[in-house]
Amino acid sequence: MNTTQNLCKTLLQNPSSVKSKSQAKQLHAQILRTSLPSPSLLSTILSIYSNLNLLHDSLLIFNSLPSPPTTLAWKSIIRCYTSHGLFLHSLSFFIQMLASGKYPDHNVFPSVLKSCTLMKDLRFGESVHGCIIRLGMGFDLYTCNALMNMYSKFWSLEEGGVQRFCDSKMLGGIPEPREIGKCSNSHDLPCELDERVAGIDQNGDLNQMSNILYQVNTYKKVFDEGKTSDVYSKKEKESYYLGSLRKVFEMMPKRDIVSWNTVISGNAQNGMHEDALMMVREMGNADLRPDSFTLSSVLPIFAEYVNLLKGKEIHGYAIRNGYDADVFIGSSLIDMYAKCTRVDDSCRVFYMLPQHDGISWNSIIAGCVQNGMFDEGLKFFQQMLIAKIKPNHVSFSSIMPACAHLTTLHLGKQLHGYIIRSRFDGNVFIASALVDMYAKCGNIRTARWIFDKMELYDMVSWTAMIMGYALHGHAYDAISLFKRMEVEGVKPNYVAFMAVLTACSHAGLVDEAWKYFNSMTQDYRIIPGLEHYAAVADLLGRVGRLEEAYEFISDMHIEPTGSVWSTLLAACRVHKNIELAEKVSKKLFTVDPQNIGAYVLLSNIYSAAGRWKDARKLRIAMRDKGMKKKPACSWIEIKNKVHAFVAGDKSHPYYDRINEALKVLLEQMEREGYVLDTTEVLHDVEEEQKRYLLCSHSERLAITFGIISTPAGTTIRVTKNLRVCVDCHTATKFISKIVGREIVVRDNSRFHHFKDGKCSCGDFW
DNA sequence: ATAGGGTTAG
Repeated sequence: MNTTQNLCKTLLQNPSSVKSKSQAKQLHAQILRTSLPSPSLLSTILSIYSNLNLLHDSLLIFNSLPSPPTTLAWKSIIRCYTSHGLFLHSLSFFIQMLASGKYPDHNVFPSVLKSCTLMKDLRFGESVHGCIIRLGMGFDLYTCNALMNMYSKFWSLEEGGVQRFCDSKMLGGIPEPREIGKCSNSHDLPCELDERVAGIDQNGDLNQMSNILYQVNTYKKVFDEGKTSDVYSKKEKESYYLGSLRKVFEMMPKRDIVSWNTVISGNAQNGMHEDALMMVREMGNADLRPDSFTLSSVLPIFAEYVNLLKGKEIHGYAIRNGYDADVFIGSSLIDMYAKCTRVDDSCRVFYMLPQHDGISWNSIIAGCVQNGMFDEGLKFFQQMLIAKIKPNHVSFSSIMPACAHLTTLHLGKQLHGYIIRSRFDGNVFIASALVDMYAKCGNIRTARWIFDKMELYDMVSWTAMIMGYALHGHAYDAISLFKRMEVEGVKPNYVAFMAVLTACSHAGLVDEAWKYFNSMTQDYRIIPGLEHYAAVADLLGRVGRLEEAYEFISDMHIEPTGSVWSTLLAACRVHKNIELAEKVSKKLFTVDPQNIGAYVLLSNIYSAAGRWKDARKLRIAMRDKGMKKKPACSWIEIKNKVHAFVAGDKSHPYYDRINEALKVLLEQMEREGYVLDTTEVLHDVEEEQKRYLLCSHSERLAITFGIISTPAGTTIRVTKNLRVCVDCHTATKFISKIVGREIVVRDNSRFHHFKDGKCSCGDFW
């Protein structure tokens, strides 16, 4: 007897005191040296390896054990598989353990239930629950906590989807529904199980095993009469899972903080916010104080309700209890402040955190982007890469809208490359964001190409594509996609109707627009919002039904904003209706007296009609109010460089060449039949001067620059910041015909495709 | 055994 042996003995009596891999190896070696270890001694070593999460070492021992393995050996290997994410193996070993005649005890169920939960295998999980009840483990604290976790996760699963792992490509094939209750009253495991399981390969079809276990453990009859869970409605599912969760919770003889946190987070994540908050209070009555887990379950509720006051209260509580350095709490706080539009506070919380993980980076990036701070979002994304945190699918879907809004196609393409290399291109969120980005950057064909390659569509991906077509004036493509979406059983929402109505308005489809507007309110019971009204009003204005548009806006059930009246005012300009324009402006100035655009528009309308006095009066009024119009500007991106032009701009280094080319172009255009429409010129000047003003429009400068600096045949993409200008529109059609190229002009988020002398919008701007 | 982040918006 020496000290080493004594040490070994103490360690073996208290296996959890072995804290490192090297210590465990030493102990193992020592035992092998002194004697031929017994199976139980080896099992103890195995449990030590398994506690340290050493799967490989655990398996080496397990495979060397004489058969049958001990309960401890089974338990250890099952736990180790689960914590390595090898759920199929874990469950397979659990079945084999039952088959070998060993009874599972209370500390094997948490691992098994975790595997069922993460594999989303509802049926297996419920069978295990049956097994637990039968073995009298229904009162074990840890087991019950794991059960509640399982039900809360199943409850959160997407609608239409109690998704079984065997539905996935991994195993293929959906099992036939089996009969329930073959060996109902037996308290013994049926002996034929042994033989049946023996034939199953370890890596094999758990589906088959699942069915065996399912038939064996039928104490808990879940759903009635062979109806599988997949056909249950959301409501039924909710009441069922909530019921199971609460039943387990209520039956527990003793509840700890984990039990409370599990039931609180389950309710919180499934929209039962009031219940969740009530339970936090109840928890206090049970003498348990909310911990960091409780807080990060509750914070998202206040983020969703945009309740800054309550959110701050929680922040205070977190600081007082020393939880403010916790990354979980930090991410929730960043998100909460961002949802309350307090991005500055989000940043403060972010910088206060001692370290950042992927999720806290994602939270701050999403916080910036969702609040329109795109450059800041991109900056954080860059810093994340510098910090060597690998962006995941959430990072990409958060950052992509920044590229879409900034129309930085080159950045979007770079990210797309990164996405493909990281194998995230199959993700619905990312694919939808990509569709949107390409559409907003003017590449509608690439957007469609990505859309067609998607394997699965949700409402957002349909909407992104429909909106893309709407913005590009491809109304019939938009409408046919909308119909396809409805046929495929996807229910359009508020945004989807915005998209289809925008498409109608862009192409002047009045009847279709009414059809969808009525379908929205009547079939889908969606209350029309400002955007829907704006789209319809805009449409009526575009096609010249101005009075009707005026009535429509006046009859809205919500107060029309300045922007709704503005669209009508713009239409009044196009259709040259001065009386109505004055009436509309009056309304506009009352709701939005600071609207510079309204003054400019009305003044332009007066100018176009030759009422220079009225126009001047308005300009003077603007000047007196200190309002200054920003000069309209157009820009074109060539070789990743942005070239901007304002009307009459001579500062571009190639100005002379541009001017030269423009002159030649104009001559050709006039030979083709183009006539300058000088009535649209807004200044009281000579005809020749008008001509000059029109031809030096920023848009024409930008297009001409595109023609001289890109190879023949390339599409020219220009972004302009002008209000609708009839002459520009006509001119661009001529230019497209002469140079034989497609010209894409983006104006106020709307794209016009000019080709062969025609425009995609059919002149319903 | 329990917790945090994501796509569409004239």
